[in-house]
Amino acid sequence: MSSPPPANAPSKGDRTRRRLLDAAAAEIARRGPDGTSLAAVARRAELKAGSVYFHFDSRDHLIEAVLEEGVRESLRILDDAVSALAAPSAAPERLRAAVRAHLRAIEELSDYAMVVLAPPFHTAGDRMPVYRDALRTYLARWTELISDAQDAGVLPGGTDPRSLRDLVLGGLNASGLAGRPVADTARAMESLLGLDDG
Amino acid sequence: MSSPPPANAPSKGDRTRRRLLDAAAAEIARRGPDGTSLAAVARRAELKAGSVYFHFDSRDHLIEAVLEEGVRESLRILDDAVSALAAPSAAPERLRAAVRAHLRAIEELSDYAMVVLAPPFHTAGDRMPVYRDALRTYLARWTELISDAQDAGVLPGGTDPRSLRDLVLGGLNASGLAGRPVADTARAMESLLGLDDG
Amino acid sequence: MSSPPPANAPSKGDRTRRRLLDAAAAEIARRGPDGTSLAAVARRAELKAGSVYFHFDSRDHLIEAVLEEGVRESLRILDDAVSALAAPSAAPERLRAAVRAHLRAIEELSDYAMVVLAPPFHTAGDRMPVYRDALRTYLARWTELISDAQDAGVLPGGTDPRSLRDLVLGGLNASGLAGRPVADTARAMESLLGLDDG
Amino acid sequence: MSSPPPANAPSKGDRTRRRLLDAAAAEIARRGPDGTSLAAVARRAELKAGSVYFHFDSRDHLIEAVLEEGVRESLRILDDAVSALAAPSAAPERLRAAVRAHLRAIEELSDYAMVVLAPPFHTAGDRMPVYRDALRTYLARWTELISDAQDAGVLPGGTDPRSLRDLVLGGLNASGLAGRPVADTARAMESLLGLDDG
DNA sequence: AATGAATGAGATTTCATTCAT
DNA sequence: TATGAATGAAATCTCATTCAT
Repeated sequence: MSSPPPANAPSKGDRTRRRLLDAAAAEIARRGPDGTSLAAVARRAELKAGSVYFHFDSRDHLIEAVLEEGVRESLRILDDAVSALAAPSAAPERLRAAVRAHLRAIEELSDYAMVVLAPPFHTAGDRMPVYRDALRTYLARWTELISDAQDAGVLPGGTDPRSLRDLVLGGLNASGLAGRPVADTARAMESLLGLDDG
Repeated sequence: MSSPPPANAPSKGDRTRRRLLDAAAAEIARRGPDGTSLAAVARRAELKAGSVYFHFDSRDHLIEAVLEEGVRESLRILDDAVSALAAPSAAPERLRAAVRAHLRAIEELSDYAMVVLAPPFHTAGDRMPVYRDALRTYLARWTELISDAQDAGVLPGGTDPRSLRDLVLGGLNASGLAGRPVADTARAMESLLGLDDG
Repeated sequence: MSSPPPANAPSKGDRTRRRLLDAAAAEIARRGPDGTSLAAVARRAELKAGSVYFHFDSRDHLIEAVLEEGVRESLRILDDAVSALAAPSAAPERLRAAVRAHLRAIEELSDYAMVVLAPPFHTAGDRMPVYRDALRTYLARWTELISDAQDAGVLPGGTDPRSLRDLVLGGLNASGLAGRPVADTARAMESLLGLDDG
Repeated sequence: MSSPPPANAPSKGDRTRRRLLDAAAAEIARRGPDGTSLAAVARRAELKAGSVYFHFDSRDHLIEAVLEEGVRESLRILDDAVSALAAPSAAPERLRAAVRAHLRAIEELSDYAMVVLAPPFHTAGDRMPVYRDALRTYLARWTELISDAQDAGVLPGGTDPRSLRDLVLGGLNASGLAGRPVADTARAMESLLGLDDG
């Protein structure tokens, strides 16, 4: 009757799962992980609350999946950007690429992006090891970039690179998530970091 | 029986109210406004949940009181610091004082401080006009400081001062709330802002 | 492709049905009729819950089938044992054969056996007429055996035979289902009933 | 306004708790532990389901409390009966007192009594340590009584006393819970145990 | 000023059942 | 024959709130 689906096409289940993740990301972006109810997610995904359990073990697993995907995708964007540079590239160049990649991630991932904010006040991470590990990886990558820039003399050397990293990422997140124009934010941050002259 | 309380001493009710605010601040800092339950706050304040209603109209009023107090105190610390400068003081000097005041607020207010993070994703602000207004005032003060520094040529001029403000406050918040040493954070931020040479 | 199945061989459907009955019996034995969920039965039978409906009309029908099969098989074992006696046989002899048959049923039927316990508290029977009728038949057979033994003077005469029957069956069930060695239980019961001297 | 309550009067909470235990006992007696829903218990106790949680931590805790109380009361009745005998009393005398006490417990405790049935199929005991321990105590008391009777030559000696105990208790439970007249059941059991000539 | 007790609304979760494939 | 996907009803549990004491 109906033509066969093309190979590799996402199954119905895959599509529903995606709808659920998107819906959850939207809710989390608006109400935070703790304020996100399954009912609201299900409604947004046009599903009954009980049906969610066919795709995820629990509300917490669904939320963790969203958070983890947010960081994982951010990491992918970051790594792609840095490795796209003509090797070998200097530390400042890599740092500038990273800044732009992070802002691009916030822009492209929209609802999924807020996770990288990692605000210390939702203890979510405690109960969500997969997310926590992904976040650690992402932060470690940044620490390295910052550290290299310090060694290259672009950033002040006497400071714990993690302090600098939090300063940079915290700033980008706040500005990006507040909806400031990305170009504006990027230019300002690059200026503060002394990267403007490319 | 008991000796009369000294004039101006906080009444028992005042003291309970304070305990509740502190308990709520601690819970909010750990679980976020949406994850904070009355029962948890009451337990921490060594009270029964029902008793909270003798002191606050509702859970939301209690939470709003905490958030508002956090911003109000931060504003007080900021204003005190800036007006303590020998007038007339230059824009960079004022900005440096503000940076240090903000970090001091995070340090002193501890649990109350996280509110200034104002992460865009808890819609808390929407339902809490008193808090929202206080936050606006605080942000406006910072916008002015940034704008003045731009006019003085210390900060890049072509950028929306609010983007810069979010960059700075977001960075300070992330670093401060992550528990980085304040001196470290202050030095790093001042270096980025080109304020180190006093 | 595949060689034709031998006549009378159970079809694939028959085998699945059997797996389901066994799985349900095991669950019922462990959790009781009310605590038995379709999902658990299906899992044990290595099937998906929905597939059960190809073999049974509903969860209740499946459970009733298990209960009914348990009593029906017990009845068969009882009748076989009694009719295997050299006719005409005396009442005590028949009673002893019945005791041993009942214990053998508990042993052989394992998970299916618990049904004869007929504990008054699972109202299961109410909604399961087929099971209820089978159970009545089984109990009636026992009442007759007891009554005959009373007439023969082996058991006290002034008592309602159903009281004695419950005493005997209840005892055998408790001991048998608790996993006491059948020989032990049989000897003890026969001793109490004054049947030892064969 | 209202006269003060007499000292030692049960508080409102005590009375509600009692109502809940009674309601749960009634439900358990009819549907078994696994078939007993909180909603049904609450309805029977004329309470809203949520209110149950003011008195018990969970459905399981409520059910365990009922089971435990059933065994504890049975034990009390048993111990009272045995220790009321003129000391020193012979083993058969004590056994007869125990039989009657057990039947009296079934009668008096009505809904609470079914617990001593300990049918192996509600794994309840596994998750309910308090109940399990109480049950063990009760069974141990009976094992001792049986063992003494064996030593005194009233009961067959070659058998594990626990087999005999299960035979006796299982029989009494089945008959008692089936609603047979207690006098009938008692007389029949005593006759089987050779205790009639007391 | 605070507690004990209860409610009602809603949250998460479970589960028997259906149906297209 | 069996699975994947979904539903709707009910179950357990949480929680803000109320009110008598």
